[in-house]
Amino acid sequence: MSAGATLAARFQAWQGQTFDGGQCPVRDVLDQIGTKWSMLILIVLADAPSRFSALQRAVPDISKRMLTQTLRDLERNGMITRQVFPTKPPSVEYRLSALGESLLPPLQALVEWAESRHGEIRAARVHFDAERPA
Amino acid sequence: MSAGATLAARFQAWQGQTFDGGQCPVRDVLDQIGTKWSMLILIVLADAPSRFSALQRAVPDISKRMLTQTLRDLERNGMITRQVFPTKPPSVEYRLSALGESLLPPLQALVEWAESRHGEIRAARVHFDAERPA
DNA sequence: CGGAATCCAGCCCGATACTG
DNA sequence: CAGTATCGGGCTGGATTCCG
Repeated sequence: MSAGATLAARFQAWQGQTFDGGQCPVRDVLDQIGTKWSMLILIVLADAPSRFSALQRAVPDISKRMLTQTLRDLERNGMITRQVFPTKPPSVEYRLSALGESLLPPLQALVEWAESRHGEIRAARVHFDAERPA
Repeated sequence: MSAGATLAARFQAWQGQTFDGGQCPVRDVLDQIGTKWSMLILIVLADAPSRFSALQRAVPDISKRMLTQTLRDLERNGMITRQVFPTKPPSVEYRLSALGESLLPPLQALVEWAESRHGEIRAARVHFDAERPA
């Protein structure tokens, strides 16, 4: 209950300052987390620094286009670093920054919640859909 | 380091079972969290059960359409409950379910991370954009 | 008051092809 | 190997209108 009040208070404090979503940390970070691939890439990089092609293999159903775009975005937000090795052919290694690593504990808490509650969520969906014919 | 390995292992375990994103808890929950308004609504409801119009006031820049849709989705996933009072005119109250409340601690961890690191993220963006002219 | 229905613009993102 | 460029479909989500 007090945790809830704290959450709402923090959110509304930022609302009072501005309605611009870009200025509210909660919205800003949630938007980042919400993109289809960013947290998955982060999870893979949490295991080990990886090259572009290794990331493609770790997340098989991502296109090259989206992998590039997601990596650029994570780099722009300071979550990962990009190092180019001028070999032939060139290789590029991505790794978590200190900022990126600092996100891991809260992210892991979320992953654990997702795993432990996923069954309940799926059951709730079946129940809901059963009540509503169309 | 071990936390990272755990994350990747969990993600990849689900990948081994199926590439269908709908079956992977991490993707499933992340998709839900990623929607534009769902976590904001949850945060407001964490403060107190609220009626439809109260939620509109709490999140000023949400359209009625998206508020309805987001509430339905949260209800379908078992995160909130919906109670209709047959007054005139009708009133409807939304409140967190036990499942919804169980998400608050991990969510709050994320909110705290967002607030404490938001300055760094914004600084990283400015730096990145400065290096890349167009 | 609390929606449902419709219309439609914009973007997300996948597929494909090309490059240093 | 590690991208970039371009095209296009589909879904997201805002605006508007109508309803019990």
